[in-house]
Amino acid sequence: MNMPESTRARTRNEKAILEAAEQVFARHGYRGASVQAIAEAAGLPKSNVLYYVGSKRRLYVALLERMMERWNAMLDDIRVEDDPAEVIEAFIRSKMQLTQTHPQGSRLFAAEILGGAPFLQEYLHGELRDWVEERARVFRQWAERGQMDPIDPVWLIFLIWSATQHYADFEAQVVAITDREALDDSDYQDITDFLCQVILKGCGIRR
Amino acid sequence: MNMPESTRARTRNEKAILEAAEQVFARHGYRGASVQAIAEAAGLPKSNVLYYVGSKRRLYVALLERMMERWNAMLDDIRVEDDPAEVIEAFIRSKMQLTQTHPQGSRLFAAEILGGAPFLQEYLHGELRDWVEERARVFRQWAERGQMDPIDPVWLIFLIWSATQHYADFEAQVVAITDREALDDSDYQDITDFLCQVILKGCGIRR
DNA sequence: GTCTATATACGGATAGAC
DNA sequence: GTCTATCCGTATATAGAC
Repeated sequence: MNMPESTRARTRNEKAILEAAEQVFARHGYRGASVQAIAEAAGLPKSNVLYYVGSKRRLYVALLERMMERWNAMLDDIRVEDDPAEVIEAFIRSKMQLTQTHPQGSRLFAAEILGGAPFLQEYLHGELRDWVEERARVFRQWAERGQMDPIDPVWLIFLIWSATQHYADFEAQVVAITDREALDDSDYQDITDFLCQVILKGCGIRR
Repeated sequence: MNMPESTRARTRNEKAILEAAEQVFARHGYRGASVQAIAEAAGLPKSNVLYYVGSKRRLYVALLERMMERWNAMLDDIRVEDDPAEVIEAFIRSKMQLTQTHPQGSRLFAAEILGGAPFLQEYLHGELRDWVEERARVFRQWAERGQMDPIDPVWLIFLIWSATQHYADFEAQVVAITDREALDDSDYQDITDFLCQVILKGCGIRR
């Protein structure tokens, strides 16, 4: 609250730049995005943007990292003793919430993967792969105990990711086909309920 | 078989350009793709590419149209009298086959939608929307007859699209996490079987 | 901190030699 | 038909005035 004007200006500008950049990178990918377009979206001259962030590349990496942090904040540990229905429903709901609250970030991530994930190879092969393996192990144990059907846990995780991610990445298609201007809270509620119902039932998980 | 060398050269070059362009546009989006990069991937000088295709824009539109044709070739009509299990399983399988046989085209389409679908607004609001509505009507009738659960048919169609599309668009993530070099035929078989099983069961469709 | 001006490279597209 | 050379706009990035 008690800070010099210059500091507040810096904070405000940096925030505007990050938001603008996320939008432009999401829309056009790393190469297709121009610093000029980001600057215009942020309401600043191009040189100021570069002054604040150093380079286009650094800005892009910072945005990816911010998105990975949001992602990680969502990922709780699970144990074999947990209830499958509760865990998987919570998984679907939190993933869907990430899609709803950060659609630009979701699209930024999608564009990065679509381009072959040049900046995320390490993350995908490391942290994320470990996280998937860990979950998969628990899912298999649940299947052995007869708490769910014996399906491949990795395909299930991809199913949940893709089905939720879709409403950010393909938003333009979704709104065109459903003839809406945008999806609202109640749409997201409906979709989330639909996905929980179909996926739990489809995997033979009783709730 | 009996054509002048120049004609054969033209055919060969045009094919090389289309393939190269699909790859580059898929990876970097419309703005991020450069004619230079396409030319290099096709093994031709930049000017020759522009000589053949006229402009970057025309090339991009031609590729989108080719992809829409592939898509349309896949879409049969359905009737209320048809068997839900057969129809939806065939739907999942043909969509998955499109993903497998034309991953670059799928990614090109994804990049276009991710960027707000500037070139596909008409198609999405027209043809495609009508196609979805038509299917949705039949699905609702099946639900009324008790042949499937009373779910929202549009969310079901999006579920099938997203779950299949994922293996083209997020291929880089899939191969990183599953520690493969690429998905092979038997992987695609497994995934398709998995999706048919979970989605049919999840929607209460008996087979 | 903020802007203008500029350096240097690369973008799409075309003219013209062969 | 095919390539080289070139036009002109825009790209990222920086230098320097204020």
